[in-house]
Amino acid sequence: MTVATFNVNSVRARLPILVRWLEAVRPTVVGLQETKVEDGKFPGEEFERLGYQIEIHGQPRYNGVALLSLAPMVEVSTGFPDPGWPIDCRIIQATVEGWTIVNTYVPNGTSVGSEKWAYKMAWLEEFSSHLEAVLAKTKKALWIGDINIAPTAADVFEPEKHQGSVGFHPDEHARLAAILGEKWQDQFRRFTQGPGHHTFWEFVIPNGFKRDLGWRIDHIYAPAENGEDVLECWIDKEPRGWERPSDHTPVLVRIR
DNA sequence: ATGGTTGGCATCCAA
Repeated sequence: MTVATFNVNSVRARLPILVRWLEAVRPTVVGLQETKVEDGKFPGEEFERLGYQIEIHGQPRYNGVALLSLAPMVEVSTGFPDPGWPIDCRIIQATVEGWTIVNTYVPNGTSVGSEKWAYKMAWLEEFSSHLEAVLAKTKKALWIGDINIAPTAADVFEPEKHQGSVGFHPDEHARLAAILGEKWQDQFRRFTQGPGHHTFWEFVIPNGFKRDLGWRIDHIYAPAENGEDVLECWIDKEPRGWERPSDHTPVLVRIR
């Protein structure tokens, strides 16, 4: 089966692109981020018409995640197990054909040292325990989503310029490394090396996509000891070039 | 040094 992650930057604004892309690619499971819509207004029928079941976790205006699946989803849950956490909508997970898929929209962080930056750091620490608990239950797991961190200099344009800025900061790298340890592998980097493989191009940079001034911040991770089950991982740049695109483009894996 | 764009929704905030 194929599993995809796609930050759509509003599921309603992206419907034409999403429908076109789903019809063309037909991934078994898709994790969406930044749906930007409360559950009552989620355009579920559009996906059900294409044969997808939906699980949604949304709020007005900001954040919001969802899972679309051609196969039944079981053990669906949202958020952190700790109810003390703020309930902004950033995590949804489900098990499909034996694979537990954790779909996240990691906080952006806004600016280094800000309140939102502190939230990103705390969120990553909390997520670390969460993902550890997932792995304790099953090795057939994927962590997918908008991670909002470029792991290495090869994952951002002009890395010298971005050193220490949001998305490419040592504190983010330390927390990501703590989550991954030796246990989780960045699937894209198992197959493809070098710079210039981006998943996100800011709208604010004139012709940023054409000039390929982007970041690789959307990732798919799998347990190292299950690495051989992931047969392929690639970035689909096509929808980023279509009319009225998201600022992100999908990443996919084919798994055994 | 700064600005540039997009989306939701309210006339600004977040990215």
